[in-house]
Amino acid sequence: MTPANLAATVLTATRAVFVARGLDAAVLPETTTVERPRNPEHGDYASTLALQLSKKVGVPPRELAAALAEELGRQPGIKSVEIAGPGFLNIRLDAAAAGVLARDIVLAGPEYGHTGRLAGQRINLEFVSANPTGPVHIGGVRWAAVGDALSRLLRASGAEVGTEYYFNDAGSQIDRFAKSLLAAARGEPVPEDGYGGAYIGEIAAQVRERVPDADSLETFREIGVELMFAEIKASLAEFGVHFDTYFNEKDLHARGELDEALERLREQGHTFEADGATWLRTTDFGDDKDRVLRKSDGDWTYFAADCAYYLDKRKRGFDRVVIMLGADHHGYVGRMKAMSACFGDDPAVNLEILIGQLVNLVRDGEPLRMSKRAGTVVTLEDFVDALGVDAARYALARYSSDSQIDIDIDLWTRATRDNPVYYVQYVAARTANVARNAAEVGLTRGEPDDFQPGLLAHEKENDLLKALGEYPAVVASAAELREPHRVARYLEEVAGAYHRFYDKCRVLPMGDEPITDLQRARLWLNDATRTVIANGLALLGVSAPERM
RNA sequence: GCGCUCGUAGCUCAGCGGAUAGAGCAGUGGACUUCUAAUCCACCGGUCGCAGGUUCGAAUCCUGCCGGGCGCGCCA
Repeated sequence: MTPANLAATVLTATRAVFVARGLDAAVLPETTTVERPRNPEHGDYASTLALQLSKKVGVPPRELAAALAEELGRQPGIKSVEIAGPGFLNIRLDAAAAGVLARDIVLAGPEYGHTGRLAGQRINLEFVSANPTGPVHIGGVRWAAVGDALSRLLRASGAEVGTEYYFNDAGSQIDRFAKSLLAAARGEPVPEDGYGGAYIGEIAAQVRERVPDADSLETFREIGVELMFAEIKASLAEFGVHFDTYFNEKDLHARGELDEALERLREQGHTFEADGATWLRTTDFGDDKDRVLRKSDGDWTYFAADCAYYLDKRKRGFDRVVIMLGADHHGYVGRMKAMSACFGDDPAVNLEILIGQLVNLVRDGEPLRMSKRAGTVVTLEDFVDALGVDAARYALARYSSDSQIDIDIDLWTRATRDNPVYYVQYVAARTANVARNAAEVGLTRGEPDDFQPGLLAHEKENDLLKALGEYPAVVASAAELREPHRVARYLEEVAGAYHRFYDKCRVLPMGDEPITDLQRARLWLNDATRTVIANGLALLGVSAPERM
């Protein structure tokens, strides 16, 4: 029995009690959940439904709980139901009812944990979006890991997802980049406001390799951007991140989408003219100040392009536009939300802006700021060079994006318990190893129908089963809350439960002992664990090694 | 000044209104003739920044302070 099944059973039993007692069934929720109490004395699962409903129907919580407990106790698979505290229902399952989960998980395989929770939603995810003026730096790195994990989570939850990288290869940043390249090629010093990392010299040299007599700004701009962007894509690819769409701001201008956006905003009545410029009255929707769309010199502002880009995404059918920004851009949230409202959208539904706090790479307690390539910032390549792809992705995805984090290079490259990614990956390797050894001695799971779930009655087996059962709910809530770190934390919990199971419950026969049904049942559990760990790591873009 | 965000064990961090607030590290003490100990077990460690409020119940929600980070252009 899965937690979801049990929750449904609780609700069914509650409905039966309501009917029997003539209570108003209209107050019953559509769905409910059961919790997994930390304290084993509180049962395998607990429901707070009696507490939630008692006031609504005017029945004292413990009295309502007693009625629910009696009805629930009659349901198949449930061993006992106790009332505790103000009206908690503490539920214990039959070992067999709990154990079948192992088989369900193995049979579901890579699909285990996938739900239709977000079915019908069309979600656009924009992240990284670094302009091709240098390597992807620290602000983009966190979102490369978290945004990519989020896209996998949302897809696993049934949403239709489009990932997107937005860039501008025609603006003044690019001018400075091109001027820096040209100066480097000519052996001149870095221009004022130019870019100074070592990569500038490398790219400049590559441009000269391709066009030996290159000496125009235009040549360096065109080829330099091409080379830089290819490099960004390559380092993202090495990191395991691919985008469905690379969106260039130039295309918005070329297609006249800024004019169109302005027209739409004007129709909605939120624009005005002042000081020779065209403004959007974002203060109508809570922004600090109104924003200029078209400057008095006739040029568009960057914000105008943001408006057009948002409209473009909406026109492409995305009902939820998610944009991931670094903390240094959080000042844009107000105007972006207001802009969405100005289009007539509901910013609470149609536009989500996620702000990721800053990341420091730390070595020996000192922040690592120097980069050979980019000069003063830490790049994606620095991360991968220092930690490797798996540890880098896991380290970035393991923490709430709301908190600033320090990533200790020494910790994340260690092969011990303190390194969470090794701790989790070691379970993947251990389960694979047990499966290999089992095959060698002729131990197989056997046919699904011959599986005897009731044999999985050991405390550590029960703990592991309960942990594995949480997986679908963890994935769904991580997707809904846009918080991939929940998956990582959960995997660490499963890893702990498996290591404790491994320590206490031997799967393989000793010496030439005959093979028993218990060992076969444990092999189901072993393989179910591997399924959950592999599925969860896949959501984070981290490998589940067969051996370590 | 205004806004966003964070403040939980010595350190790094979990905890989408539930029971006695958790994990790892650090510290102390244990477990390897093993299914690879890259593991496991025990002990130690807390005014959940402070003060109010909401309610059966608050680390969690609301308000005000205090402290850290970041941001407040007709820049891109």
